[in-house]
Amino acid sequence: MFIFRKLTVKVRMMKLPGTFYLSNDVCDVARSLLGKVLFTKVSGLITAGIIVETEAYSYREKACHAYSGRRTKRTETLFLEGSTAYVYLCYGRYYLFNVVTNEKEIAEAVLIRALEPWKSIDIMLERRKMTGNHYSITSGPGKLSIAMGIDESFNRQPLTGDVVWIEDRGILVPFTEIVETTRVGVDYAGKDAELPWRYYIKGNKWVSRQ
DNA sequence: ATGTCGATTTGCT
DNA sequence: GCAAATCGACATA
Repeated sequence: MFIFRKLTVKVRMMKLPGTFYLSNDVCDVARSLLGKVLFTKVSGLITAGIIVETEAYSYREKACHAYSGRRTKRTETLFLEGSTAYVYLCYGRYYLFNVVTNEKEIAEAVLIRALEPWKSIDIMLERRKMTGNHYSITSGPGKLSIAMGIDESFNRQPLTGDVVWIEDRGILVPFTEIVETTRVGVDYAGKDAELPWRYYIKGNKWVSRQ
């Protein structure tokens, strides 16, 4: 009887609470998100993927859009409270999905770079205009946004809502299975490009590049 | 397998 | 004008 109650409570607590994202250690959040499951609900269709690759960004380093507190129409989202989605247009072509972390006014975020498809893979394939099942379906930040139906309307969405959220489904990623390396495409950041703030699950087939 | 290139909006000089 | 938290098409080997 008591055991059943506990299980029921656990099942209902799968969605990560807003407090998860309030951490003042963006790299810790980036590592913790590996193995968690990202969900979106678009036109009533729910798709989900296991997060297998992330990158951390902070106002304290040059690769971040909000470096040294720079505020523009685009970066304003980064100054919102942790647990907010930050989606921006990259190269005028792809939407990149991030989760804002830390408290309000402290601009930090985790870029979700790759997913392992987990639910409604058929819908993801359709959105990607792919026929056969293939590892490239969500193996990159631009690709996963297309597969998950993420566009500019996701910017500023609360991760505690029912449009986009992240759940803990009990998938454990031991830290010995986490690879820490440099971030992709941030050469413009000079010395900060060398920070080992990219994290991915060792050997996972959906990682954007090994 | 590896390299080059273009698409297309935002932001900085 | 130019570079950018990217991707896929196409070329060459």
